[in-house]
This record gives sequence, C-alpha cells and structure tokens, in this order.
Amino acid sequence: MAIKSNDSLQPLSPAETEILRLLWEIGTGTVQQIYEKLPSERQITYATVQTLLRRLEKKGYVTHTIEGKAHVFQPYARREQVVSSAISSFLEKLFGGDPVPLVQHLARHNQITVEDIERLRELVDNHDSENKNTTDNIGLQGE
Amino acid sequence: MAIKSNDSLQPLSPAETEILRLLWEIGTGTVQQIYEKLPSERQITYATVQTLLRRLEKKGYVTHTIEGKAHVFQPYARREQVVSSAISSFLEKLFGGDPVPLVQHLARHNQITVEDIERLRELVDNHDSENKNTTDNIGLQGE
DNA sequence: TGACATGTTGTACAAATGTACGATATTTTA
DNA sequence: TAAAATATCGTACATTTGTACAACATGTCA
Repeated sequence: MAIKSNDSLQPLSPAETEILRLLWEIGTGTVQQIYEKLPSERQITYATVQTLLRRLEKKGYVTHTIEGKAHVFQPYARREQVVSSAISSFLEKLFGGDPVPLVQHLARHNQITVEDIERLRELVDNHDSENKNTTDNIGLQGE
Repeated sequence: MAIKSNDSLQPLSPAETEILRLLWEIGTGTVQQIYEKLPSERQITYATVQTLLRRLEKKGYVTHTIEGKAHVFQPYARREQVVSSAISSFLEKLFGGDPVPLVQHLARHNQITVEDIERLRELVDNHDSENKNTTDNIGLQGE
C-alpha cells in the first residue's frame, strides 16, 4: 500500500506520537530498538510497537528501508511541522489557541526555571532582530 | 446513572476538552449556550454538543442542575487539575515530559512575546521566594 | 544445510471517539 | 388549552485507537 502523500498529514494519535518521538530520538531504528527504548513502566508488546509503526508509515510520518530481514524506520515528515501542528491543536482544544496560559501554568508549577526563561528571552530577542513586530503577536492565527 | 467519583478522572478526549473549555469560559450554561459559543467553522450539531456534555458528566467533569426543562451544566472537576493532567500527558507523549522544548518552540515561533516572558519571570521570581530551590527543577518528576 | 531465532503480515477485536437521528417529554405561547 | 418550540433520552453507527496473536518468511549460525 502506498504511503500517504507528504502534505497535510492525518492526525497522530497519542500512542503514535509516543513512538514517533522515540524514533526522533534515535534518528533511525528497528522495531526492536524502539521497543527497547520504551520506559519499563510502559507495558506494551513488540507487536504493538510494530503496529504503531505500520500506522505511522501509512499516515506518512515515517518510512522504512530493509536491512537484513528487519525494517529500519526513519522519520519522514518534518519534525518541526509535526510538533507545530500537535501544539496547535492541543492549544486550540485546551485554551482556545492562546499559548500564554499554558506557559503561565508551567511557570506557576515550577516546570520552567528562571534560567529557562532567561534563555528564552535571548531566543526571542535574537529572533526579534530578524523579525520585527513580535510584541503583540499572541495566539495562533490559522485554524 | 451515578457520576464517577471525583478522584482520578477518566481521560478527556479532544472534543470533550473543547466543550469543557467553553463551559469554563461561561462558568455555567445550557447546551444551547455552549453550542452558540462554538466558532462558526466548527460544524457539529446541537445533538453532538449534548452528547459530549453527557459524557463529560459521566466522566465526572461536569454536573448539571435543571432549570425549566433545560439542563444547566457547570464544571465539577477542578480546572487547575484538569489542565495539569492534560498538559502532563501531552508533554509526556510529545517531549517525553520535558516542558522546555515546548516553551522554546513557542518562543521561536513568536507565539509568546518578550513581555510575556518578562511577566513569567516575575511570576517565577515571586514563586521562588516562597518555594526555594526552583533553579534546577526541570521536567516532570512523577511518571 | 537445516534448525533456530527473529521479523513481518494478516488479522482481530474491544473500547473509545465523533457525530447525530428519532422519539418522547415539557415548556411556552398564541 | 392546543399547538409550536425546544429539551432530553435512548440509541446508533462508522472510525479510530490501543493492543496483540498466529502464521508465515527469512536471515543466521552451528
């Protein structure tokens, strides 16, 4: 079966996201390798990981080449894009698209530190010099 | 049917989250009112909103009282808690639990401004004086 | 080269999700 | 008070999701 064409990916389910993330981490890998990378509390079988990878491929998020008898998977869709759209739809559902409450929540719960924020500020500052008018850009636009 | 007891809520689906958020916004409301609050692009029927509210109630996220012939719904689970757990599981799947890449992404894409970050810093700073040792608290712990 | 180990494929299947219709009950209102 | 409007309730139903087994294929190693 042909994989889905690259543009406009089908939605990623949570379990699929989890697997895709592991693949991003190792760059490229077999079912085995991904399976092994699962935290031990995560009790699913090899077969399940395999199914998830099959689905990811069908949806156009990964591809594979064959090496020996095993499939070697690698990410296919651009990570940046996948992450973007995951964040967008998450923000949309939970906060109507406004990212600020999300970040506030993280700050309040000490999940980001002063240092993190310091670093962020530099990030935004630099970005600013290339893209003016960052100041009032709140929220997501396209929907 | 009895609603689920308050502790350890069942998972929220995206569509349910969307509806619950609207209810949070208006505080209290009938199916009608929530239905009307949906963005016009969101093409679902009154009946669907109703079903979603029924499911939210069954899962313990909302309750209702009766007013005239209509049900008036209101949030039941603590918003803070719901948001927390939604963010946690989102972060878990997409970034293995680390919130920093998420915030970085938002910063890079100009979805949070320098001002936002400034405000955040104050937030964290104040928090710091009450809870020492925020400095190296990165990521989520419990899993 | 043949048995063993390890992969993949086909398939399954219950539960959750998204969506909504039709019947029935109950207010309103003319 | 009868009809119109509006709710709820029961139910349905196609998909997607999470999970996994059994059968079959194929490298690999003794």
